[in-house]
This record gives sequence, C-alpha cells and structure tokens, in this order.
Amino acid sequence: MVTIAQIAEQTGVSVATVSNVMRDRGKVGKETRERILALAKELGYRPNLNARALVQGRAQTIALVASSIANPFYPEFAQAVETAVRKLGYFLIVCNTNDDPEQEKAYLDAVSGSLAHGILVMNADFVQIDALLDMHNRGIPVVLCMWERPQEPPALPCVAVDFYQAGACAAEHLLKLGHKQIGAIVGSLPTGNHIWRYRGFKETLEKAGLQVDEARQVRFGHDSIDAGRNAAHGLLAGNPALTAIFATNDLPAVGVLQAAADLGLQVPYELSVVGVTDIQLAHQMRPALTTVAVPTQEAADMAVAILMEEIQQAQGQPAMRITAAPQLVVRGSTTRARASQ
Amino acid sequence: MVTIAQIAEQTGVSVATVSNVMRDRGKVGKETRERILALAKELGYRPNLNARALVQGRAQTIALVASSIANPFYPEFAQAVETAVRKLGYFLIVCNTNDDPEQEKAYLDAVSGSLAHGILVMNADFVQIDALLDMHNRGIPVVLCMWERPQEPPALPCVAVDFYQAGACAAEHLLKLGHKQIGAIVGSLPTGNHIWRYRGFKETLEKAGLQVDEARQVRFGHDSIDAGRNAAHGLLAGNPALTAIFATNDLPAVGVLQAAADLGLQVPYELSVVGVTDIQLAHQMRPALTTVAVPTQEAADMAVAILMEEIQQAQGQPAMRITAAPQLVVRGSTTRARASQ
DNA sequence: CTGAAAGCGCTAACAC
DNA sequence: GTGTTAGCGCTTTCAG
Repeated sequence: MVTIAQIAEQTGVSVATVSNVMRDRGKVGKETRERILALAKELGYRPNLNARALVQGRAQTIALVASSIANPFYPEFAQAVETAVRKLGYFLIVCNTNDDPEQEKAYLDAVSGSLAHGILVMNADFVQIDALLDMHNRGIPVVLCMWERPQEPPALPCVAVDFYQAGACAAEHLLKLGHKQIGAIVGSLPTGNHIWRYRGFKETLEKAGLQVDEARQVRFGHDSIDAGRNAAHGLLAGNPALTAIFATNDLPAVGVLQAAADLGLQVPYELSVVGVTDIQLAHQMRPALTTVAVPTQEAADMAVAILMEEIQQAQGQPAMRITAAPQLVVRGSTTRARASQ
Repeated sequence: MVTIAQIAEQTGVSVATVSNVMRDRGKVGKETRERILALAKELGYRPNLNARALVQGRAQTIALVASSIANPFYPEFAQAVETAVRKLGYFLIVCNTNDDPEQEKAYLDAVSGSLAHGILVMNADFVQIDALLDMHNRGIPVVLCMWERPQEPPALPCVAVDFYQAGACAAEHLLKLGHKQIGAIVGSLPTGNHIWRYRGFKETLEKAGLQVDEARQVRFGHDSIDAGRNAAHGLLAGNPALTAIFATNDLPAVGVLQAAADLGLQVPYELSVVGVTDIQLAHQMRPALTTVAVPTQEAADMAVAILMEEIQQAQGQPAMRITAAPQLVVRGSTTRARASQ
C-alpha cells in the first residue's frame, strides 16, 4: 500500500503538503503539486479511507436499512438512494435485516461504531424505533424514508408520502368507472403500516354512499404476491359479485391478477384491479396494472437531502418533508364496471 | 462517542485489557472482565470500526460491483451475497456503476483505498478487467461472480456457470416437444457475454439435424424486456412459422411473452417460450415462464468462499469454481409443437 | 493475567 | 508555500 509518507519522502516534501495536494486544498506551489501528482499516479496511490474516516470522525458511507429485500420496491429505492448519495461522494452500505432482530442490532451497532456516517431506514415500522432514537440523540443522522402518514409525524426526521391519498385516489378511479362492488386486500394487519391506504380507500367509498362490509369485502394479511392471490381467491369465492379489487400495494395486486388467471376471469372486463406504488413489475404484467404511483426517486432524493442537513448540523426539530402526491396511472387492469348482475 | 480509553480509565485498567475483553481474547480475569462489560454496556460503547480497520489494514466490508441494478437478477444475487458475507461478519457495499466508467473508477479506487477488504464483480465483461488485475496483483482479493464459460477460465479467480449447457438444455427441451421452427433472441451482441448460451442452443439444434438460419431465426441485441419484445416482433413478423422462441435470458423471454400478448398469440399453444436464469419474475408471469434455472445462492456462496480463501492467503493460481449445472424448470410457457402448417 | 508503548495513514492546527 | 507535530481509537508486541 502506497502512503502519503512515501510520496512525501520521495518528492522531498512533507506529508502535510502531499495531503494538501491530494485534497486540492490549494496553498501548494504549482511545480511541487505536479511533481507530487505525477509520483502519486506512478505509484498508484489511493488515500486510505479508514484513516481519513478515523481522523475526521466520520465515514464516507451511508447505511440503508430495510427489513427485506424481497419486496421489489426495495431495489428500486436502493438504486435511487445510491445515485443520490454518490453525487455527494458517499458510498452505500446495504443492510437487510430480513426481519431478524439480531441482524438489525448488528447493523445499528456497526453504524454507531462509525461504519456509516448516517442511516436511512426504509420500513420504520419493523425497526426498533427506540434504538434509532437513541442513535439520533447521540448525534448520528437518521432518516425514516417512507412514512405513511404526513398528518402524524414521527419523532425522527422523515420523508412522508401521503398514502391515505393514494388509497383515496384508487377508490375514486374505481367509483368513476362505475364500480359498486369493490373488494380490498390490505398488505398488512389492521394495526400495520398499510392501514392508511385502506382508510383512504374506505372513507372515499363511504363518502360516495357505499358501505364497506369488512367481513365480506376486505382481507388483511401481508405484503406479498402469494398473500394477495390467496386473499383474492377467498374474496371472490365468498363474494362473486365483486367487479373490482383494490390492493394496498402492487405485490398483492399482482397476486389478484394471478388469481383471476387461475379462475379464468378476464381482467379487466370481469374484474378490475388497482394497486399502489408502481413497481416495475406493474407494467410488465399483462394486462399491465393500473396503480397509484409513488414518487420513488423524489422520496429518495428528499431522504438524502434531509440526511445531509442533519450532517451539516442544520438541526432543530426533526424535519419532515412530504413528497408530491401519489399519482394514478391507468393501465390495462381497470375498466368500466360490467353490467350489474 | 465512548472509547476504549474512557472505559479503561473508569474501571482502572489499561486499554489493552479492555480491548482484549471486547474481542473475547481470553487472558482476562473473570471479575475484571465483567466489570468492563458492565460499564461498556452502560455507556453504550461501540468499537470504532474505522480505527480497527486502520490498524488491521483491512476493512470489515466487501464490495459488490455490478454494471446495472436494472437487471432483476442483480438484487437476487446481491441478497444472496449479503447473507453469505454477513455470516462471516462482513458488511456489503453495493457499487452500481450504471455502465459509467467514472463511477466504476471511483469505486475501484475506493476499494483500493481500503473501503472494502475484497471485491466481488458481477458482470466482468463490462468492467475494466485490467484495473481488476492490477488490484489483484496488489493483493486485493477479487472474484468474478458469473463467468459464462468454465472451459475458458479468466486470469482472475471466479465462479463459473456452464451457460453453454444452459442453452443446450433449453434446446433439448424444445426438440423433445417436437419443435422444429425455433427462433432465438440473444441478449448481447455476437461478441458479448451471452454468446455461449446461444452456441449451446445452436449446436444442439444442429446435432439434431436442424439448420439454424441466423438471418431468419436469430436476433442479437441486449438484455432487457423491451429488447426482447422488439426482437420477438421482428422475428415473428419475418417468420410466422416459428413455433417456439428461446431467449438467452429471462428478461428478453418476458419480452417475448409480451409480444405474444400484443399479437394475440396464445402461449404456449401457438408459441412456446424458454428463458434462462429463473428470476422471480419468471414464475410471476401468466403463463409462468419455462426456464433454465441458474443456482444463484450456490454461486453467491461460492464467490464468497473463494473471496475468503483469497483473504486467508490460500492463494496459488486463480481459483475457479463451477456451480452445479443449470436445471430446466418446466412451467406454462412451453408445450408440444402445434401441428405443422 | 495486566500494562506500557508503538504505530496504522491521515488531517488539522500552528509554526516557519 | 511548506514543515512539524499531535492525535483520531484501536490492536499488538513485549514486559512484568
């Protein structure tokens, strides 16, 4: 490994000068500078990031914590985050806890031990919020990335997406198409994080004068294709009059598409389907999925921006930033309600 | 930040002793040990990873370099790698170059500067191989993760998958189903990395006495859904007698499925489709995709294993390890050839 | 079993 | 402009 000291020695200058050159700190004679640069290049010098991090008290990395990579939204978001942090000279460390508290603790401890300068958390509801609060109090920048409810900010900095509105938006679309018998598949338990999406949906229906009978029209579960498919089978078996199904996320919505295929139901003519998020998979399905798109890149950029503010001490009370509203994207999985039976 | 020195002072021992306790190095009296542990816990001590990395000359991280996260195979592999490295106490840094040589250089430089202890490279063909060789010569562990051709090992350690055989396997399946008019969509240029898959396919057909007319039956391009769809449209327009299409990867195969949907062609009855890899998307499509599955987790484990050998100096000449053979997975997108026209 | 001291490679005052 | 020096927090001989 080539060090600053070797370069200093071989060029007959001090380490400070070499260090200054390496960091473009000016105050170095042009001729000296060039001699140093030339030698550094020849020797293949690379600054030791750990030494730098040690002396500066901060690493050049950002950690992104998520409970599971299984959700295809994750890599899309991770990519957006990576792009954003790279622009600022940081590297991204991915931390998948796989819902394992031990892994999670290991990651949080490592970050506390300067593995990363700051930490981005995707599914805050699965993470030990108090451990994060603790880190934040010790001065480690923390940002929650996908807060579901702008109206109720958490105790930590976050970027919020108005998922209530996403649900409302999906409901309006279906209503406008004349659907009256609408099922819902919720990708979490009634106490879980998808509840706001569901409320937005439900309350919009109710405002339009439609009653929602939870026993007959709604299934709670979790956020996966399989869960969505099973739920759809259950729903359609118990309630064949359904002309549309809203799923609180694209994954279960894809499950609904599959269930329809299983049953030989033509989507959208016999059943309309709407999801939320607009993951890649949504437009790869046939028919492609109508969904309420979440501004992924914007959320990632905001999260990184907040993190940077925290890093630059521009603190105060926990910042919350709200993304643009989720937008309906109409594709092939929805159409006018079929003639009532 | 709590340091080892503070703990040493407050417990009246030396830093060396605290350090030994923290790393379970034995040789510390039980009672001292417990006093130290108790205080460390109370103070919320976390070892500084950068200091440790500096003094030991190696980081506790592994870098995974890929040209693009767009390929859905990437997150699947990344997850497998992350799991494998975590088991050994390492953290994973993701490095997406997005085919940008500057990004790539930035990442390689950072790793050379001890950002990571070792480096895993996914798409070796897109990466500046000489830069990697250089790193390897300087003693930095490097492993190429998905070498396509075991018969022609590269100059660096690697894990190889016999993709020639994958292509052959797909061809055999189609032949067995009675297909004679088979198109091929290659997810790279004729000089690119998918060429072995194609050769396996082509030569198997030829051994069975079928001629392959590249102009009429084959399209080269790149590895994406859209490219696959376009290629399929072109192929089917020029050659409607085709009863099956082989794609060198699942992504273009999904594109073929979409093209068939566009044209109102019933898969598999009017057109059979086979891909390679078995990404998640493959079994989410309807009909689900028949494909030749690559052992992702095994490849990831092997890559990490080779890396660890390199780390433990168990060197010698570049190791190559070959995964189990790719396996055909029959799903809904293939069936017997339709009556010849 | 425990301690003292050197030093990993770099940055950041502060002198010259 | 350039050099000197004191650490950053930790591990690692080597003594005791």
